[in-house]
Amino acid sequence: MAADGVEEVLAVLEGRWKILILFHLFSRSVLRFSELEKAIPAISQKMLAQQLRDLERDGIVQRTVHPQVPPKVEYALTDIGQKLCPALDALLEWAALRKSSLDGGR
Amino acid sequence: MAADGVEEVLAVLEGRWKILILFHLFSRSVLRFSELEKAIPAISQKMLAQQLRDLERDGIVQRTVHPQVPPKVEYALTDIGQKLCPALDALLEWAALRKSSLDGGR
DNA sequence: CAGTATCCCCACTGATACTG
DNA sequence: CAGTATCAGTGGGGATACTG
Repeated sequence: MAADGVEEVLAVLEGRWKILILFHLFSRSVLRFSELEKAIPAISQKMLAQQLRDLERDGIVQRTVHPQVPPKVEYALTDIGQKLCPALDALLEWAALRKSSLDGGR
Repeated sequence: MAADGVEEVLAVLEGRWKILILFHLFSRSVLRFSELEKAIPAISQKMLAQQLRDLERDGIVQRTVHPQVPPKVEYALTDIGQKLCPALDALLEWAALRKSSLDGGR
């Protein structure tokens, strides 16, 4: 059954911030740690670092360290990460659909 | 920004079991409470009931009580719930893609 | 059959402080 | 700048028992 696939996706995308992080990487393509912090004000450094590590471990984001002082680290989607975009888009489309049906229905 | 949409989706689909439940309703169309229990052995009654209430409250699943003894309650996707299917499919496709790229890559 | 009601735990998350 | 270390709290979720 395809339920295995569901579990896979769930395991990889679970976590309060991952989809939000992916969304920002999706629309801006390359972001530094501090830029992600600014983009998602509610997230703590610890959580940002942790979720980025998870996403990196799962092969969804690419972490690039530029050997400089001060340090510069950039995050971008990997190839397979890019391919998540259509699915995230479908989710957003559905959200829009739902919102309009909610408004139209009253 | 479309980030609002992300938050919406997150709020509605959050919870360890919702997407799994939706997947089963998606493939079987109508299921009784006990059928969902069998389909998702790892879920507890409490969680199943709770997540179904959430999904019902958010207008994604339709709960139908048949006045009988013993009780019979059926769950199905609403109209807007049905429209989530393409997005879930995209997620599953991505999972398959990812799995094959993982296998092929070694 | 289809749920509630209770109790309880620990994993996720946050806040703060520190560092290469 | 880009993290790690440490401590502490909360509530999401599990186990069990009970009910219309």
